[in-house]
Amino acid sequence: ADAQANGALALAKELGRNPCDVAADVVAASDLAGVATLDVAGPGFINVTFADGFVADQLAEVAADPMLGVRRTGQPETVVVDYSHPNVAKEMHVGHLRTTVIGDSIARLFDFLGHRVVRENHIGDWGTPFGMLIEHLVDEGAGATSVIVNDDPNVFYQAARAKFDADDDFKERARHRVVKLQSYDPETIALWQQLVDASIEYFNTVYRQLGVLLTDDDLMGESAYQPLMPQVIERLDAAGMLQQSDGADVVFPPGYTNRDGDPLPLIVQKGHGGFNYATSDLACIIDRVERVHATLLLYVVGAPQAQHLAMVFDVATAAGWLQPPARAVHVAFGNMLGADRKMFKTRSGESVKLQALINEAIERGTASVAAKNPDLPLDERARVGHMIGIGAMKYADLSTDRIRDYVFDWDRMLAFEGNTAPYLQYAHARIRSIFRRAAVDPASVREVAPSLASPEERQLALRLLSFDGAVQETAERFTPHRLCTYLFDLAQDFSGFYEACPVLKAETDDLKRSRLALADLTARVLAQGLSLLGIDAPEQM
RNA sequence: GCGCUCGUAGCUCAAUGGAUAGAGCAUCUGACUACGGAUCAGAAGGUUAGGGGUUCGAGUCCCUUCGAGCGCGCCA
Repeated sequence: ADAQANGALALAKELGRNPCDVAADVVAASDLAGVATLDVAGPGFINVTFADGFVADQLAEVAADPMLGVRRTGQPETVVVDYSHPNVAKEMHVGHLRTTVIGDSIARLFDFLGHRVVRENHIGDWGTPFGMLIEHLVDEGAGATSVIVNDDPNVFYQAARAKFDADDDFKERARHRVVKLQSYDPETIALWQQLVDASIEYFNTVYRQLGVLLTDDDLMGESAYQPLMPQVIERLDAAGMLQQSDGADVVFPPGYTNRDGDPLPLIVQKGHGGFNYATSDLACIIDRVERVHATLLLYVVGAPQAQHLAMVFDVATAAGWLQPPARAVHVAFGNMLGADRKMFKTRSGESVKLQALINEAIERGTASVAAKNPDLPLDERARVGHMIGIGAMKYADLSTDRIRDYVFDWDRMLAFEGNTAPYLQYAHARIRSIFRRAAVDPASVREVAPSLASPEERQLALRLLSFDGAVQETAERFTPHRLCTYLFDLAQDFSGFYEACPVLKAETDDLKRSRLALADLTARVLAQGLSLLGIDAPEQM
């Protein structure tokens, strides 16, 4: 009906007729006759009221569908989702939270929609800092990597940095070490591997606690693209795009200027011959298009990198590496802010460690469960507390338009009122509780065609039917907050239904089974929706 | 200086160019000794930062002013 209304609008413009009249004509010719009544409420706007029987039939179809009504439209694509990208021998901080959480949700969503999803964790495992890191490891001995895994990776990094800055002899060793690394000297590579392995172990503990999908199979660090780097330069040169500027090899994509209004270059080979992140980003595109055969390249990277990525995409397009149907999208996001609306920092002004944030989320989630449901066994309390704390933190990140900065506030995200994960989780747990209490197997009511006599039942039913729309919209624009808004609306509609329509005390057995069916479908949509966000839905809490 | 993003109710946020700009929190008023009250119903709260333009129609698109944040040659 929406499409018809829009079509009528376009048609009206073309014909130079009143959109309202054209819309009325289109409605008259509509194939919805019999299942819906339509009335034209104004230019481009049509009210659609579906017959109850039609809604109930649709609902029964959705209930029987493993996809819960979500359509897999269009050709399946290969989608690369580039997210998380922490650095070796450095801690993960709040800056890594958003890319990890948003990227993971988008990966889950595209997988659900039937696409081939290739997660890529582009870790920072190469470059000049590794000279000093490796020399520091040589000085400290092999056991030194344990600090990276168990304690604070930055301690290691900062110690290396301090020596590098203070000790010229060390600095010289570090420089030599970089050269050895770049020539793949076996002893140096072995040392480098120790650092990488320790860091990966550390990343994995974080990922496990956060409940994200990333595994070792998804690692595609900068080191992996080194062999491709010379090829990037050669191919740019062959395409006649390469220029010299201040001793560096650069490309000037049109439309970018620097401070002085001069053309802004993308530097692909530094004056001293080394490659930089632009080179590696270009190598990534080549690899993803030509080896992985991806058609959609998603970069879940902070908004400040917009210009850099735009330049990289432009150059890759001009070089012919990024051609339709393949395209790259910068899935940009804003900053996390503290309660003072300034950048989220510790009191002393340092960036907050992601591990500290995770610990606090779990603590607060567990405390919350303990307060609300003291009868829950201790191990269950810990399990559910984890789901609630981490879920709350992830949901807070996902539930606002990602491009905007958002205010990080523990009390608000853990509140059981409002647009929060606990509110959604509660709605789910409450439904499961009904079935436990009634000792009814949810599967036994999935064939029931629900009655929609009351406005609350009807409203809930219509909301359940629009799950597909919410999911499609979320995927089209890479905006998880759309799905969050939908789930919140659904939970609210359920609460209204639950208040007005007794389930277990329904007047007749048929009505009871009908309402159980509605409740069960609601729970499944909630759980599925939360799962697409990477959030668990506990059975009780 | 140039460029990008953002500015919506007291607060936190929604809203394909479409109806009277919607929720939640906080505030106020009610309901049911509760199928889990972690509830529901209602009230109040708006010149969508200001101004101009395009359009049948603008929070949304264009121009401009103001405010906030970020980026702008060899870090990633």
